[in-house]
Amino acid sequence: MTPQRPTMNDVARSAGVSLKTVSRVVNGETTVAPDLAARVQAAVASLGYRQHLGASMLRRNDRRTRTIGMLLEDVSNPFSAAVHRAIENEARGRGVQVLTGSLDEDPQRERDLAAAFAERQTDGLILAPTGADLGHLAAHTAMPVVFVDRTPTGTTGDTVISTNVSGAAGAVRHLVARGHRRIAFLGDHRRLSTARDRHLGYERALGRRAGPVVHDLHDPLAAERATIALLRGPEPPTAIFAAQNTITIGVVRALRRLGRAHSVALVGFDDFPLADLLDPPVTVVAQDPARMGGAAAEALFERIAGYDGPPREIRIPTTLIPRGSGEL
Amino acid sequence: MTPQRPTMNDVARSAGVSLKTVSRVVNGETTVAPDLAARVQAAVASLGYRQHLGASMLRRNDRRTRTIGMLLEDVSNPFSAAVHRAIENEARGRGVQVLTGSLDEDPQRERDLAAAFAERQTDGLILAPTGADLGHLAAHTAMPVVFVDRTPTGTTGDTVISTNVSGAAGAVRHLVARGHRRIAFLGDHRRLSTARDRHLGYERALGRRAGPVVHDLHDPLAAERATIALLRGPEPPTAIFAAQNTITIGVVRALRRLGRAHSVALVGFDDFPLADLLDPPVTVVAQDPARMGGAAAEALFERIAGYDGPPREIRIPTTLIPRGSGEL
DNA sequence: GTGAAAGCGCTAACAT
DNA sequence: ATGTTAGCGCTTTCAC
Repeated sequence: MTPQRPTMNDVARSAGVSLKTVSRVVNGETTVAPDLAARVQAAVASLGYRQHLGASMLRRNDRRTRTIGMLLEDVSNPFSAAVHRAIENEARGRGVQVLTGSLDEDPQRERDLAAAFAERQTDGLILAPTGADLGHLAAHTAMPVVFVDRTPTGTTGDTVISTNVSGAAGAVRHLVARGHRRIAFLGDHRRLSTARDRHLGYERALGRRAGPVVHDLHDPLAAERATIALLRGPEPPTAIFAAQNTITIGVVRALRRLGRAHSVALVGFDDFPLADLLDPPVTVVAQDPARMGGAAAEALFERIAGYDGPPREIRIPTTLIPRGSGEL
Repeated sequence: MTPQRPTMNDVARSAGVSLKTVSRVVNGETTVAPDLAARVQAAVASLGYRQHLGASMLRRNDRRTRTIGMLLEDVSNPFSAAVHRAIENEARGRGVQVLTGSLDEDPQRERDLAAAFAERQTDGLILAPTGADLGHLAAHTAMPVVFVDRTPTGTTGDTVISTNVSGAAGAVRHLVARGHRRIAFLGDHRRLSTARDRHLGYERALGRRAGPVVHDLHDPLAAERATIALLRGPEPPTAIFAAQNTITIGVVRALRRLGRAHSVALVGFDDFPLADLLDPPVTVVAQDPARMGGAAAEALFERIAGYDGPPREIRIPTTLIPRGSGEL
């Protein structure tokens, strides 16, 4: 015996008008006589009527749910969380809500969640791809997709990425200019375009003089172990370029443990909170996740509005922030 | 001339069966002859058919959208982000998606977003209240609400909170046990139940000997300024209890600037990433945001499933983590 | 300016 | 086991 939520019909009966008149008032059409409109408003207020957006969109011509989907690596990591917030900010002004999901680098979840969003008729999707083939997205023709942080595999679309190659090259050149010759690269899964691009920048900066390279690190612990192994190895590097923020943190922990924080230089890709309060403060190539999320959302809303040009690549510049660890 | 998304009718025609048979197959009912089912599956696959969840829920008896809403202070702050992730994890196993929003302490946004979610027929809502009156939630009778992090004003419901009073009291007693007698309290907006409760714990631990108290700080900068003012004041505290993580960070910055990081003790409420890598490492009363989010989601899904008991208060214990700054 | 009828894509209830 | 009819809450179309 729950009190049923009132429908337009209830409002119409209560106001003594036709259903259609209520619909007109609720949708702000101006072709309703003022007195009728007032009666309808009163009935809406007294019954606590709220439009049923699902039913409305079902019949409507534009078929918009005013909802978009967002799939990132992990909503709880600072980079993803900042992107998320920026997307929300763009959506807010448009009265659009955001469905979110974390992929944890799992292509299966990527497929399932994209499908779950499509079943819910989200107007569009912003996706940080896991690196797996995205051919399955073609099934959801009504849902434009914009990629963020990483370039897609097996499909195309507007893509918002950092200037990974030049940013990484700049970081490494910064170390070279400080006299370092043996500079290690610690990187994320090679499957990811970000890891590949940052490695490419590293190689461009060093050429044949490239130092030890460790790939496929993905959490601080793995990075910490890799760092320790490198520094205890036969030809220890004098500087380290960490291609991702979780890796940077692992390297910091390792240098601390070995008491080498002030003797081995470090530059990390992607800034992180409190990097300036560590000892030494950590030099980073900062990305601009807020701008990335904002640009991705803007591009998506253009697509939703019907823009039909060729796929665009939007490159967000990175900034080297020298704080100390890279200037030893 | 977009290729229209196929409907059940298209599938039925293509498979040579009735619409209802397709519905049965799609919904996994077992009362369909194997050969017909196979034909339907084939047609579904070849047309790329996907169920329209909105239309389905409109007609269905249970009227579930398999979507919940989540409104936190700011999805990009680490505490909210961890709660978010835990909620997502609970939802994931149930095939439920999560709509998210940031309130920025704005009661207007709280009202608007709750209404926007209700219009979208979310099955329930998890809310970290801004502190304003929540009487408006009564309008959305079909949407159960569970509160997280803060207790609600003007309404009741299941609430998941940290043991704020005892956690704060424990932190302050920890400082007292180290010999501190002049202990300052730096807190968030008094409107918030968390700020009030932590202040209460502080007072319980100190009684009449309570030190200087500063309320209504909300960002690191305000906390930094307040700390500097206190330490330059007539009777500077020997220890500081920071009642929130953004405040803690502001205090750390202030102590650094004044060169007092090793002479003024600090305990913060709520842990934060890299607290252990600062100098000195920051002693905190850690909350368990993951457990809070998980408990809130569990409670909500029980309500959605029809549980109708009285409002529950679920208290998640805090843990004092001595790292150095509180043991000077 | 207002309303009646049709129907969006789907499932419930009731046949057969 | 399969199909038919009605209708969820709403907007469209078209008549008045």
